[in-house]
Amino acid sequence: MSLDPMKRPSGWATMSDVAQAAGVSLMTVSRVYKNSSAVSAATRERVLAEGERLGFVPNLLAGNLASGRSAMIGIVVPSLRNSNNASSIQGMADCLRQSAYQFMITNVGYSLEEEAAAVEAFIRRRPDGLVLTGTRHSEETYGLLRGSGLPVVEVWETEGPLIDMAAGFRNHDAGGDIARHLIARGYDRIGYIDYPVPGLRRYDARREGALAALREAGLPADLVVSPQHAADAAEDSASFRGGARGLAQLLEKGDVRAVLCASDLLAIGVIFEAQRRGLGVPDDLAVAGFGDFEIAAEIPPGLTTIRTHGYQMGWAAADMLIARIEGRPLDAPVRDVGYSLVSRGSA
Amino acid sequence: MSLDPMKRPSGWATMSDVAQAAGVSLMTVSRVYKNSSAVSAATRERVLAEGERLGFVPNLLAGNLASGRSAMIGIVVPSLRNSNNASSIQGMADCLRQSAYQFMITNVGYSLEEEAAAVEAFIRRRPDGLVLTGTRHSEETYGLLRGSGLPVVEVWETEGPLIDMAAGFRNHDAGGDIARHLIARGYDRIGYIDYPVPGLRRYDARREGALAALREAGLPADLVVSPQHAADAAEDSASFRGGARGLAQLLEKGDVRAVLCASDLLAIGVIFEAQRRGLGVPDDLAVAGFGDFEIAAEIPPGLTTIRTHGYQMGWAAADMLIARIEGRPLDAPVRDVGYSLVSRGSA
DNA sequence: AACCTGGATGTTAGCGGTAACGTTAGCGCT
DNA sequence: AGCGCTAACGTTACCGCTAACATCCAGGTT
Repeated sequence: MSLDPMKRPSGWATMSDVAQAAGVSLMTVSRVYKNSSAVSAATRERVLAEGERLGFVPNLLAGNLASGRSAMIGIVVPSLRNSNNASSIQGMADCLRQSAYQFMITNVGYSLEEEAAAVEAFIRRRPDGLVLTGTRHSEETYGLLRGSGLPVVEVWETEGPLIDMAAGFRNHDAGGDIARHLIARGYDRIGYIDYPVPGLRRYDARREGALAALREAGLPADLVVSPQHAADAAEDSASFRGGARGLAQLLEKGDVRAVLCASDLLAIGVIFEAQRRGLGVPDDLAVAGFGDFEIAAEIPPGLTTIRTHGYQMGWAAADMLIARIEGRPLDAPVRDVGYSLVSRGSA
Repeated sequence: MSLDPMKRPSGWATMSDVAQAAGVSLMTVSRVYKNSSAVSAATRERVLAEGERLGFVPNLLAGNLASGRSAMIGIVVPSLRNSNNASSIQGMADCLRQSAYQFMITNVGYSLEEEAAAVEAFIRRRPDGLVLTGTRHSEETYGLLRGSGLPVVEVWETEGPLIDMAAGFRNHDAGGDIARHLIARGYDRIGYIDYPVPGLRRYDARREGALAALREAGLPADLVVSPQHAADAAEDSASFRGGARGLAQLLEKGDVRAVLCASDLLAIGVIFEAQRRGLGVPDDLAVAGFGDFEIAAEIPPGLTTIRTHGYQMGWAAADMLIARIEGRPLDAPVRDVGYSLVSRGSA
């Protein structure tokens, strides 16, 4: 055994070094750093002191390899730019930190192929669990997850077949509620500006919920636009600019007195475009969003919207994941964190 | 050697399993999955086929332990909610992906203690490099980094003593430029709404640059407020609401014709508050921001601001880190990605 | 005195890969 | 034929840690 830590390939002090310096066995050092209780206070002190002196930092790669647990989870999100899921990531981060887990995060746009690649890349590092966004995945992803047997939580949707667990809310109901809110206020010609990325269940559900409510009230349900623009990445259309374009498209389609948007960003864009066109909100045009981003409360006259509980959702997702990892029983594999309608000046 | 993969503790097929199935040695399988060239095409095919059949996914924990390299880097950011550094994260992510690196990310608020804890947590996983935000760190952090000998890039600031490398821009110059822009437009009583988190070099530099320009022009440089609010987390004050509060404070301080803000979020908040107070922008009040977030271009009448090149900065940071990790020579340890003044309707 | 107990510590055998070096066979060259 | 050379593969010795089991010893029981 090499006695000189400087001669080690890694350059790091190892548990052996600490053990030797403290005059105890390797295993005792391991116990100290794992906070295992079966070490006397005196020994623990001595080991920690020597560890500190040698600048010892435990190597989790080795520990994980030996123990088969990594205390790490992987998170797959569409985008890191989106402040929408930033809250949910924050919720996960806070919950995970509390339980001494770390996480890796990868953004995959809205591509199922990239998602599959990300999942495989994660699995190579043998995480203890995974969080995926949405409930639509490629066959390859399903195969990898099946093969891994890893705990998985899907977030933001509870619609669709689930892999394992999910945290989210009923997008269909939320879409219906916000539509009924406008209907109750007496608006009749109500348009809908959709999220410009096709095939996402949560946005489909929002739209269908809203349109169903319109139909039920005997109102036209065909004033729907999706402000996609060839020049932009799909994601860039899900934004202020997209909302502005959406309003323009809607006004071309015919007379519109109110606009429902699949996202607050779109709704804010609509308000800006209305300002530019000299339309008063809500007098000439009522606007409602989805998400209750910070700006919704701040922009005059206040944006009526659906508040999603992203932070709580993230926390719930992490909590379920940890419970499953640590073998604790789960009350239910799906956690509905709900939503709430926030009525402000815009509608 | 256990021949039954199902009996393995991990449940995963290993290289040995693949080697046995393909009738080659362990080392050949390793070479195939590392894309090492010294394997014949026929053998490679056979190994990959067997690997696929067995659902083999290489265990990087083991590989990293043996090789001493992890192909992973750690990123420390103040907040994940801030879309400001979301761009820079995206830049890093894209650059890292290209070079087959993964990253872990941790948010630490503006606490130097949490930062130190995050750095240690990263080091336990033996990353190949680290990215830190800002150039102010605790002694503990410095000690850990010195001991690790890891490549480190600091981002968003180039002011202050550097650990190793940095990517950012001259905040002092940018602050001066935006102030001079307002001065050139004839505004005299110019207020400054600061970032409500004390002790961050980049915001100090922005403010000092701006105030220096005001003094140089013989204008009052004491109309400075920091919209901190006891009820909020510091971070929550760095936002629309903070901007609204800042304008209120500024107007109490005296007559103000123009407002410089340390962040676009604050500036947008100022515009909203001006709207609520019936003040026209820019006729009654000119406003300038910092960051050029998407909303700056969309909000009427357009926000004059400093565009920071977050994405390029993130890319540059990752690029430098990888160069250092892979032993390629670096042209310079500090990369200045610059900034640009964007003049719109608000000032 | 012999026995049991249980907390504190040590020993052994891996976890699943990779680096470094060793071996083999086929080929061209003198 | 004998030699060296190289591509293609195999062997061995770890990387730094933990699970599982073994050991030791003080103190209480019977």
